[in-house]
Amino acid sequence: MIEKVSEKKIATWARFLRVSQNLLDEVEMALKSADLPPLSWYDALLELHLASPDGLRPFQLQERMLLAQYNLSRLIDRLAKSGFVERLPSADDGRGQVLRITKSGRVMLERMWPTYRRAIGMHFADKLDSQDIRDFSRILAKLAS
Amino acid sequence: MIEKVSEKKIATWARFLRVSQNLLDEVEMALKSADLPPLSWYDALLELHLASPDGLRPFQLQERMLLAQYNLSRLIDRLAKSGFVERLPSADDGRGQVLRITKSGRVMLERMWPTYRRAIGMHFADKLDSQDIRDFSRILAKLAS
DNA sequence: AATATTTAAATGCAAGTGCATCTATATTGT
DNA sequence: ACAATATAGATGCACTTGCATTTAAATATT
Repeated sequence: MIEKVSEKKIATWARFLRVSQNLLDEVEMALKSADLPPLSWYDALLELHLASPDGLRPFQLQERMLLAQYNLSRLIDRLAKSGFVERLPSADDGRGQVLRITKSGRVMLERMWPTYRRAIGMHFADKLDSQDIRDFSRILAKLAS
Repeated sequence: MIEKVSEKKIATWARFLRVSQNLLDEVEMALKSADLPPLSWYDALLELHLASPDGLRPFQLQERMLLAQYNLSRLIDRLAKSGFVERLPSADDGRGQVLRITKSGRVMLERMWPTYRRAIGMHFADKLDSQDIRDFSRILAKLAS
């Protein structure tokens, strides 16, 4: 019996791996098909939007995004080069900077959202009823703790 | 009301993204800490093990792994270079090959499993009871369809 | 105050991924 | 049988990611 439960859990894990990879791929493909930047750009811009008008230090953004330090550093490079983010020297820490989303960053955020939202709907939201969402939410909370 | 449900779904989606990325990171880190190859190697070797003794064509492995063709091609390169997989010419298709796990591939599979299993347990299985697993399984099935 | 340690962020280099294309064989249509 | 098309797999090039290290400023230690 113990064996059996364990096997069921492992099968669920395997299914989870496949489904989550597939969902991610679908979303990235949807963005790419619409000539939009990848999901990580959306995530970063959204966090910076939510942190307006103060902005965020890179290390704060890093925590929120679960990204390695060097990966964030380069993501910021690209966002800044595209003009979606501005880097200001930090007033209270000479090592650091403060990141702020720009006007055109906001425009991109809004431009990405309809495509992103449609992908979430098609591949996720529309497939689940509200009971599923309640259950899923509970499960994710357990997994996050 | 409709608005509210939608927001709930989007919040659940966001949580799902974070949790799944985090789980993946934890598993990869566990493997790396034990000086073991990445999860994709395990997945490929497991599929080839399950397909023993006949082996698999690369395109079949590709379907099972949801991997881009060129990525699989290079993954096979690495696995072959490490001696975990052998490439045999395909009898019935001159373009193709047949992949088979080697003895040392099986050894690696078994060497990876305890670490992988422990990570699954710690970050996934041990956090969910059997009702959770039933619910999760149902939800994943819906998402996969 | 001077020195050692820690933290924020960037970067050189190696490895992995995405994209487009290429080669070779197989299949289809005529 | 022959030409056109499709499929299996590899590969050159650009871009991204991982790892280790570096630079500079902040904090802790004595």
